[in-house]
Amino acid sequence: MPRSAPQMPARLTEAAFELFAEHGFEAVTVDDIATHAGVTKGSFYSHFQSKREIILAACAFYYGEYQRKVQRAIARLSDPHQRLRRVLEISVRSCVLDRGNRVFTTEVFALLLQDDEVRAGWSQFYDSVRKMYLGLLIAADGCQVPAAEARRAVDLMLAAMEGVKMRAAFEPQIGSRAQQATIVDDLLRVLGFPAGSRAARSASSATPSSARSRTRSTS
Amino acid sequence: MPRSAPQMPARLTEAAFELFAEHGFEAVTVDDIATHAGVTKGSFYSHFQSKREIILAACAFYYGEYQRKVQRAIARLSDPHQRLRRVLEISVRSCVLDRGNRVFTTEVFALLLQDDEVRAGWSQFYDSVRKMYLGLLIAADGCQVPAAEARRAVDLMLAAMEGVKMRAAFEPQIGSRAQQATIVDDLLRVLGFPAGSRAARSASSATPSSARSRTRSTS
DNA sequence: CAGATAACATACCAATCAGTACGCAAACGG
DNA sequence: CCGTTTGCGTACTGATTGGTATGTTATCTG
Repeated sequence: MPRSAPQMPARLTEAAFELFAEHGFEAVTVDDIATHAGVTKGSFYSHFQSKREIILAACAFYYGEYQRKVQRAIARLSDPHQRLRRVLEISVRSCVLDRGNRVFTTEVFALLLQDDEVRAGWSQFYDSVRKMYLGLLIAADGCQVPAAEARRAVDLMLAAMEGVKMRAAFEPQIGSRAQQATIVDDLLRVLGFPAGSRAARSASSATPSSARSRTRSTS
Repeated sequence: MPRSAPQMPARLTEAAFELFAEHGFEAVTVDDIATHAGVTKGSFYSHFQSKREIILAACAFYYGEYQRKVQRAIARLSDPHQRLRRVLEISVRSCVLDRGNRVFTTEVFALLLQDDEVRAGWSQFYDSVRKMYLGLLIAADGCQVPAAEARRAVDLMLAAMEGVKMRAAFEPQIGSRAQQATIVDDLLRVLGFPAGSRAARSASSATPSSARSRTRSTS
């Protein structure tokens, strides 16, 4: 049925993402992708010029999915603390608990060491995530802390989240759903919210500011 | 020159590690490894049975090198705070600043998602690193904190270190030598040493205990 | 010195896989 | 209704590469 396949690129991209998230880039052939999408290799090459091109498309798909998930999760929340915690929960669930996403991003990391375009794409995605968290943190924080320090805290928290994801790959038990809250608490602590703080508990919606009490005490 | 090559496996392993650390596992062929070690593929297969086998050998080589570096660095230090900080410095330099090690471990991460033996090896290595940090932390800490909490802090710190390494792959500037001290400070903060604390500064050798002051204040 | 043995090289095989050439058939334009 | 366009399938090629089969040479043993 010619003259009618505007959804074909998207279908191939999604099929590719699913396979990549299961087996990695190298282990998946163009034939596999085409078959998984219900077509053949010849058709594949009438929509994408190379395997590399659909890898880039799969990356863009992943970035979009993450941002869509986050936006939907906080669309109806107005309390800044709730919003921050909710985004952390979503991110942990998506990055740490979901094996497919773990495999996919790990493959992206390996690839971006060799491919400038992949690196640039990830860097841009990471920038947008950082900006988002920075906004959430400043909103939840009541602007108590200089922007430079907030940014450093966000960077450290994002690093910790990446690291937790890595660990989940070889210690699956930390990816259990029971651990999710613990991980979120840890990340909030890295962001400057002390462990005992109720500031960002999803239940409360009050406690407008002074939620954080960064420790500067020395020995 | 037969009957005389007990160093050949080690030479091949080191050659393989160097190439893997530059180009990744898939991009390096057995021919490349053999050539880099000054022999041919036929010789390679008289020392290793498969490409996978030398990848495992290269992993073991990496683990050994890291532990050797750490041991040498703290052999002459007796102050617990100095020891902890020194190990962090060495780890950051080795993991974050060294591109080769970054590439290699990233490849290992990608591979351990598909290979149980690689996963088991890395898991064991990671365990030994965690135990080491736990010992260093408890020593530097004067046993102020329950072991479970110390372990959680170590896990979070190690996660943050992994994440910083990942970021260094696509934001090379954070891997600059100038940033090294900042990263170490951040990691110490995650471990529970407040930012202003001089407890673990490499200069001082006093301040035996009460270096940490975990915040439990709430909003 | 002779035979065994182990390190190493040469040449090859077989499988995999990205990418291509080409043909067919269905929808569109005129 | 006819020709063009376009999506898609079939069949192929060419290059790569892990692994092997088969020497060849030098050292060791007796």
